Amino acid sequence: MRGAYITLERTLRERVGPVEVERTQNPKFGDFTTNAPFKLARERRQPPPKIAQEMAESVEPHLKGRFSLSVAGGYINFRMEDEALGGWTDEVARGRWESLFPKSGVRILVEFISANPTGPLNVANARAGAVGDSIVRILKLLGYDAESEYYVNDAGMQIVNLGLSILHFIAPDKFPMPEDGYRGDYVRELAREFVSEAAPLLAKGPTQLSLTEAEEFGRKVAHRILQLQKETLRRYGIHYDNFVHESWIRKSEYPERTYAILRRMNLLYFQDGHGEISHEVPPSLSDLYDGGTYRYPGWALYFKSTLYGDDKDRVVVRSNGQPTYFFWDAAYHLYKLLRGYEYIYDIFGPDHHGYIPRMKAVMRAFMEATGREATYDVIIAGQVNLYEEGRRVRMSKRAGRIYTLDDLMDEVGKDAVRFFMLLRAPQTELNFDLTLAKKAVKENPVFYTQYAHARIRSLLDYAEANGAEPQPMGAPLGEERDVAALVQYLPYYLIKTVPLNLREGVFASMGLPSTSGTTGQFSPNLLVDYLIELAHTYHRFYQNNRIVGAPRQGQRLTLSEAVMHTVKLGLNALGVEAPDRMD
RNA sequence: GCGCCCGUAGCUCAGUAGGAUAGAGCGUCGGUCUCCGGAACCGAAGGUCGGGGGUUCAAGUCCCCCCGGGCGCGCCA
Repeated sequence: MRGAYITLERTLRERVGPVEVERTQNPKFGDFTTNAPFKLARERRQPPPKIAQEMAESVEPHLKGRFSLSVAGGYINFRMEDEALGGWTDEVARGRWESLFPKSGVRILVEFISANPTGPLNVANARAGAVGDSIVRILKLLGYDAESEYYVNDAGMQIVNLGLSILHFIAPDKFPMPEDGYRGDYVRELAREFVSEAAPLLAKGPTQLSLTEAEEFGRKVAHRILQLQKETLRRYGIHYDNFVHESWIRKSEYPERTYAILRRMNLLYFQDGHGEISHEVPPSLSDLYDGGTYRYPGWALYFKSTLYGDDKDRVVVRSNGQPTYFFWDAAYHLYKLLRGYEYIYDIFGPDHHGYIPRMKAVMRAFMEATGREATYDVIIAGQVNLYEEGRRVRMSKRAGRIYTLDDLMDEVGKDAVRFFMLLRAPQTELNFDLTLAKKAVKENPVFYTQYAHARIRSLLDYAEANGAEPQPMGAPLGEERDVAALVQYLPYYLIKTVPLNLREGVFASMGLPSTSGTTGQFSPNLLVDYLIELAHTYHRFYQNNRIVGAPRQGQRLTLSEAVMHTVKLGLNALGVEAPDRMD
């Protein structure tokens, strides 16, 4: 059972080709509409009304009994026939949204949050997490084989610093706090857990301690912090398919392969502090070193990312021989590419958009070199501002006032956090009203939407206790039609949530022609808006119409059930629960 | 200075390959309960879509310039 929208899309694509169908803005134009005749007018050298007329005639016989058509200027408007609408509603009421879209087998990887394992997850991570996880959930509903991934930066100087910070708190006199140390309360608390493990290092003292030893110790601490982060993630309702550790990437074959690819494509060169350039780059990464020492001190190794659209070339190995974060990240992305995904998405925080061009550059280089094609794109999760009692909650790391994701969930609950984080388009700035999120009133859209579900659950119990049973819908009457029609928009909004190329993929997986759209953004906020509207329409219907005891009680129970399933499916796609009661 | 995001009702925001009279929620004002959850519902007022040019049969949407706000511009991660 695929519902009205899919039926319509499918028929139009089969009969007249790939045209775009939209929900009408005004109900007087029917339920769905297309402006395809306008778009074809130039190419066909015919007036839009004429094209509309022809299209309508060719498609009408195939929609008989399900949609009535009307041509208005260059538009074709479609109205769901009431009997068909009733039939679709019956299906939904039986929970038949399950098989919405066929499995396409197309593999998609979405990486998100990937917070440094040096502290608790924060509010920005909460946004990226809500966006990333709901995108994965929605892609799965659309039939894609989507995976979520978390990259753990458990290597490098920050991990050394983490280890040294812990040592400092255990033995403040012996170990000074490093320059870029971690001072939060959580570090102080963690230090207590590591007292015995730190003993051998403490005995050595700061001067005898090697960088490697400090990093190894820091990694143990990082993995402990990761455990705590995973705890938070579970509470937040996010399940990851994969965790990939930077420490593993560093030891893997991918750094050498990255180097080899970039070198083979002539994308590497040395530059010293005076701007001298040398293109004599040794054949392998390990050739840069002799034992443990760098053979080109004073010379940094650059990647010609400008050849792929970046605004400057990027250092991959510093003049002291240390590869940069970017280099390891490139190696990690090579690993992603070689795993064979057709779409690879990264979700970055708002402070990382300057990083996008170089990632896209290196990915393009990889694709050229390996012949593997994938769509790589970055989604920015915008900044979050917290407000309480109308005032901005200032977060300052220095003052120790960091608002963690756990704090947020303690404050307003997991469902409210997730819902509010998805209220706006991913890349935009978001104002999070803590006071509102806590309220159990209609002004709070989470409660409002969940309440629709709980209200129906309660109604169905009442109906059962009073011997009222659902009946086939038939043709919906009066306000019933508004509700039934809105239920049918679910697939439309699910598809609207993903970029155009992925929408096309959904149609392609149904064997339908593609328009090869390539632009567009992920917009789970559209699904959020839809659910609020559906809840609103149902609340109105419920308010104005008696259900149990009314002449059409059986039909109205069916309609209510259909709404219940739809709200639940939608909320779950956002990672939000659909509770049976609101107490 | 350069780059990215943003500017739409008093507030927070939709408007996604340009398309029908620019929508919603909150707030404000005024209403609704003999009844299944009032944690709800209905109605009204409220707009030069930051400003100016341009492209188009058609611009909130595309292009150029300007104004305002946020973020980013390391051999940090």
